[in-house]
Amino acid sequence: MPSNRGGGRNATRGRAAGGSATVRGGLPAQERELRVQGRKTMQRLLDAGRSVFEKQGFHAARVDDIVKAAKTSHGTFYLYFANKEDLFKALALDAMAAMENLGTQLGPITPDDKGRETLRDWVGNFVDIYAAHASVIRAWTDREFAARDLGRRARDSLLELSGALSQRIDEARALGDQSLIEGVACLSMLERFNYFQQSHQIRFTREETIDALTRAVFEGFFVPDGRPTKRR
Amino acid sequence: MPSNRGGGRNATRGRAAGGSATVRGGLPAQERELRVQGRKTMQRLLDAGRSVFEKQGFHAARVDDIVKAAKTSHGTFYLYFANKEDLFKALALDAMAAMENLGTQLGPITPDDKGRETLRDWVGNFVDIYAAHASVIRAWTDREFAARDLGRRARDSLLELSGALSQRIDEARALGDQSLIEGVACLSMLERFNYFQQSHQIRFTREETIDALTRAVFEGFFVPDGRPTKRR
Amino acid sequence: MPSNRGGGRNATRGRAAGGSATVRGGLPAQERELRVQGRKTMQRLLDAGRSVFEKQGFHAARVDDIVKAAKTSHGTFYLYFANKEDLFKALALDAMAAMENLGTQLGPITPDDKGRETLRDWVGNFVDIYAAHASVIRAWTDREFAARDLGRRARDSLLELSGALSQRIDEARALGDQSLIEGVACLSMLERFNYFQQSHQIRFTREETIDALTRAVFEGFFVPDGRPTKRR
Amino acid sequence: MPSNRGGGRNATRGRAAGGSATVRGGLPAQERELRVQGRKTMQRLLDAGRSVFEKQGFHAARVDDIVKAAKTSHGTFYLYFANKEDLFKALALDAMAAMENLGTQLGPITPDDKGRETLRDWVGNFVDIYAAHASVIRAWTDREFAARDLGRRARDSLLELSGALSQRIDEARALGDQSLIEGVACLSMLERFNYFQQSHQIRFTREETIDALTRAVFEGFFVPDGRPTKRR
DNA sequence: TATGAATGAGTGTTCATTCAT
DNA sequence: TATGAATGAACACTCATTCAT
Repeated sequence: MPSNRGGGRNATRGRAAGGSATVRGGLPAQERELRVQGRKTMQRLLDAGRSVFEKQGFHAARVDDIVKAAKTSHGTFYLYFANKEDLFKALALDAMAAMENLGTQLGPITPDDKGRETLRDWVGNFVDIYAAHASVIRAWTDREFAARDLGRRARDSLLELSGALSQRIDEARALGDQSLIEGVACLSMLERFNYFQQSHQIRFTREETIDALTRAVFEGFFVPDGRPTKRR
Repeated sequence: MPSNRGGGRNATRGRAAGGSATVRGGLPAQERELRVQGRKTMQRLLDAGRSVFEKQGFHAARVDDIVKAAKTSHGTFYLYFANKEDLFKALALDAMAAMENLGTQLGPITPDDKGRETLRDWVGNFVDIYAAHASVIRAWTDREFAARDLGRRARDSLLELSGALSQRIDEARALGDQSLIEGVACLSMLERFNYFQQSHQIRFTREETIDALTRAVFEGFFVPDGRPTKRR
Repeated sequence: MPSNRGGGRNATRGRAAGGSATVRGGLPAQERELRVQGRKTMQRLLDAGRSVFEKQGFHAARVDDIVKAAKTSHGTFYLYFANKEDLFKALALDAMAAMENLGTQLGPITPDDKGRETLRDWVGNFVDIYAAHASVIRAWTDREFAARDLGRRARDSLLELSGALSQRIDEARALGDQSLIEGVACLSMLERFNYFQQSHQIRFTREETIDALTRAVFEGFFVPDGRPTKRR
Repeated sequence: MPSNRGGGRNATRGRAAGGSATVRGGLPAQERELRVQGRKTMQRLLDAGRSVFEKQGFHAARVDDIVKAAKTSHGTFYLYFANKEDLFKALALDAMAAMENLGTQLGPITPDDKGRETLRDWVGNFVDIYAAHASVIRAWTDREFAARDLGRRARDSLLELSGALSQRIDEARALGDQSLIEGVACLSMLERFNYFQQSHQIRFTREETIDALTRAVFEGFFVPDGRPTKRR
């Protein structure tokens, strides 16, 4: 029923399409062509969810907390989402889409200053995207989700991103299959560094972060071993 | 692997003493100078805990599961540990000690084949230690623990390890303060790569893993920019 | 089948007026002299209710289900009925009226073939009426309703019907007071057999049903003990 | 694991054997070889359940009510039963067993005084059994249960009983297939009459009830049409 | 007259922890 | 030292009913 009108909240629509099985008829706002007010409320809930998950993590987050943050009622929550995980999933799908998108944005990285610049810009994007979706990304690799469908999708998103890195690494250093593992290593560094940063276990500025990560990625993965970086 | 010798056990005792555990008299076996049988039971519980946390994560792990795995009873559990977190902490402190120990084991990494070999051995150690304590390490950076005492200690452990890396990086490339951020980046890669591996989101052999990580760490952090690795 | 003409509708009005419904002004369409459209909507709701109660029973029936079946909205429902029970009651009163009516239709049953024919026709009516109101009749003897006003009325309806039977039984066999209990026994058989049939726990044809019930009622209640049925 | 030691609560053991799937490990007291105390508590809960279901019906019965009646706690309830339905099922299986047993107890009913006596005794049993399990029997034909496994089993129990009646009816009157429908009609009368009695919609003494039912069943189903009962 | 949105009291269930033996 | 039993606070979720347009 929900027509696919352009733009807007892809994630949620996706979720709705996937159909989070609700036991009894009353599908929770699966794009029941919400009116203005409904859309506002849903957005409030999504925002509240993001912020509460951010502060407390998925487990510790109480539906009650989210509802209070969104200044709405318990009942309303379930009017828009099947359950806590459903809301999380909506946020997660957004994050995944962003992550996968990041993969397509990565152009070729040549082992020269130009490549370094290209990489730098991309790392900057990564940092920003990570910051925007931190709460969700932090949770989605959790043991908890591993088994579920969502966990699998999250893993796929990450692998897609690491695949993009692998390809560029292969272009730069012609490693063949080995580029796969390097792509994962590279992504690991990016992911966890940002995680530490976002969870305030370390505190560096955005610039410092981008500088350091760009350098480590560039020298560690895109410069052929034992050969100096070409300088134009 | 590391048996819960003095140190580990002490940790529990320490916390319990300082903590909120002793509310109602029956202090949970805080070094009541356990006899042979008692020691056996405790070990069974620790092993069971490790395996259950491994499989289900801290949250999803039920005391009931642990108790069943240890073939003992609920009551007995609380004879040895103040609560679920207390058992986790016992395991965590073991892991932290191992991590910190890893830091002291890291010798100077020269930007030549010898340094590469030294690093390779150390990375191998890291991989093994991580595998041995995977269940615990995976959990301890969780949002959940961040606030608590345990989380702070975990962070300190990690920072200590990254500090060791920073120092060696500084020795190799004389960066001053900047080596700090590089140490974190380096540790990030190591930690998360092993996490992905342990959580079976990726599957590479031990050798592949060590090769790839050694290379990335060596080229990315210990070889001065734009200069070739010295070959003896 | 019986359309909700005056009588039925009145019932709702009566209860609402006397009841607790009118708390906040917007009296649920209590004979606001419905216009054509309003009457249509109400009928749709009644039909939907019948069908949903039929399929799910009173308890399991959700207002939401009824509203969807009637292709209208929650708000509209409460424009016409004070609450779920109110709609049920409207249907129930119809059913009761039909039941009571059935009582008046029962003529004298002589212990001969003519009586048997008379009885047969009446049993046929009973079967049809029961089928028409099955959903409601099935629910109204429920524990749930016993206490409430509605339950008492339902009981009265049944007793009235069993009273009619008793009277005819007394005429046929001159039992005095004892005919009372026989009337109840007779009604019990009729009611429950039809219940089993309607709930698809047994499946006999209409003819089989009527034959069997007629025979059992006739021989069991209208033929004097130990004497053969008179044949004309 | 639970050995089948003799006697005792068959129903519950049966239920345990069937295994009411509990989501997470801790099977609710599925015959975990309960100790004396445990058995007492379980019995208290069963008794409480019976009485609460009796008073309020399955739906309206709150776990809280049961727990209070059993003078125990919420948590304890779930130590012994997976959920409300599980407790109900335990009671229901008891009732079904009793019902089916009743079927086997029905001897041949000859159309003479001896047969009448035999029948009378059996009807007395029926009345007593019904009284003992009234709360459960009343609920189990509900729409609610129809779909579920329990409902099917209940229907089977009833059909088995009606089958026993059919057989005896066939012996007495040689009807062939038609005896099937008569068995159902006969059971219908017995069931519903007792229901009305137990739900206090009618109030006759045990003797009156047995007399009336015996007579109606005997004359209605066991005496050949149009022929006088043989008198010894 | 109609409707989508909002509400929140009420209920079943889980599970860490404590108790009695 | 060990254990089965008991506890109850905490939480997710439902659904009849009311509100604002």
